[in-house]
Amino acid sequence: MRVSRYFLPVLKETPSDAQIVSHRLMLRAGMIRQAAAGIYSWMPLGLRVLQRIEKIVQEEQQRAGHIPLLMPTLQPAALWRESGRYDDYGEEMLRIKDRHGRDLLYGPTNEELITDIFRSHVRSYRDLPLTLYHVQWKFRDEIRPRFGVMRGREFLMKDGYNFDVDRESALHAYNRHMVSYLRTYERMGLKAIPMRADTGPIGGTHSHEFLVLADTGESEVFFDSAISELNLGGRSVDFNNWQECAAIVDEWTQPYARTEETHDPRTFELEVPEERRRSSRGIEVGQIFYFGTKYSEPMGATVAGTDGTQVPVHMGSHGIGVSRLAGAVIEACHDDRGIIWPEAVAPFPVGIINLAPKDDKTSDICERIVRGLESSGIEPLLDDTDERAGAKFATMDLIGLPWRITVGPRGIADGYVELTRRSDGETEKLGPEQVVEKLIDIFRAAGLTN
RNA sequence: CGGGCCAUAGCGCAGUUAGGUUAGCGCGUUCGUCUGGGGGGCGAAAGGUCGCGAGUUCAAAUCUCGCUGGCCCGACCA
Repeated sequence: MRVSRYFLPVLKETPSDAQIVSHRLMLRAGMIRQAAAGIYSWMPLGLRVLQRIEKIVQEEQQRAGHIPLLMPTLQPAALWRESGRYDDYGEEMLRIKDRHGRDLLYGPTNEELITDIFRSHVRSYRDLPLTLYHVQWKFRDEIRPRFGVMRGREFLMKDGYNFDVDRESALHAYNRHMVSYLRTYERMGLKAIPMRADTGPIGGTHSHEFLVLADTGESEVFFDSAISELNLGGRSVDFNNWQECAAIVDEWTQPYARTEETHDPRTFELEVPEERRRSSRGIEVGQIFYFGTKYSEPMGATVAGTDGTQVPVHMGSHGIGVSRLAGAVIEACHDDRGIIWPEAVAPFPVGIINLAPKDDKTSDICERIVRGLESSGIEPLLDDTDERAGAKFATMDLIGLPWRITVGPRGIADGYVELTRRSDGETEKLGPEQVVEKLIDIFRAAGLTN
């Protein structure tokens, strides 16, 4: 993509409405534009990030054996009356009437719809286990939306629902989700810690929230520093293996890690040596629940068990805040010049700065680099505009692409271009062919190209 | 939902306390020119129903009332 033909409305000054760093940077980098309080348009650069995050979420869900579908944003009130939540949910639910006066609502979540789908099509324990999920826009009419996409009213969320024949298999589904969530966040370049959490209005007996540590997080969290050392690395996981999933869950839930709602200072001091006790702010980027038969019983979601009698299914639900993650990544990865995207979610993997677009030789080298990268499936963003060099550098730093290639007459005269890593500014001089080869190697090693 | 505050050019702001000719400034935009490796210099230009509606007044961006939208703190929340 060429900057001259792209739509990248960056701002030099910080809009006064934005308070936290991710909101400021998303506005300045031209990723989002507010349409109303807590409601945003996703501009081209922001959409690319959102889509890359969603793609990782989708791939990891499917790797764990979960089945995608797509439920609507508008839902009939009747189903919510059936579960009793139409009245319970309160003002946060956006209620709408259609032209016939029928009550609709803009879905804040989908337990009722999914349970309705399940009960009308699944009859036997033989159809289980089943986990259905979708990635869909939700609306919660927050009293006070803030922090940009981190706490918007409209937000994109992956929500999934597991149906199992009994408690044990539903708990395996719980474990399976925890492992797949750990993989999901790790692939995005994030450290997200599962913390024992309150089950809140969704109810149930088990729940963990996943928190990304960041100063601007909305919750206070307490944890054993040992948990931040853990990572899955490239470990391959058999998601059908109950013991294997349970072992990983044990590993990650043994160290103390709780949000303020469930935090118990005495246990904390008893279990965790003083030098490993940590407290921090955290951004919640996902939550998993096991709630048994809470919805299946009142809504009649039953299957025929092995002995032929009808039993209510055991369920759980699981969510990942896809749009919120775009903000959370920035909170975790930025400096005073702008965003520093992890390679896995960057809107473009590489930015190329042409310092002399009017110089044929320089432009020619840029074109060759672009073609070289594109032939390996790497799409760079080429700044071919007539801006000042300083402005181009500043914009490139702001939008935070992981790698920058600087092409100018000065270097070309000596046969090199410069490759700079955004995260630490490390720069090396390479020939135009070498820079392409080197990047291809890097992205291949990271599994981001073929 | 309690408390506080804001709305003037695309963005950031001044002007409102004490009403008074043609509403300014910086950045951005357009044109010209010099420049050309970290948001450059010079010169010119375009761009405003001062959020909307009533009212007070000889006169309203400025005072009063109502409305709409937005922000911050708290409670709440993926």
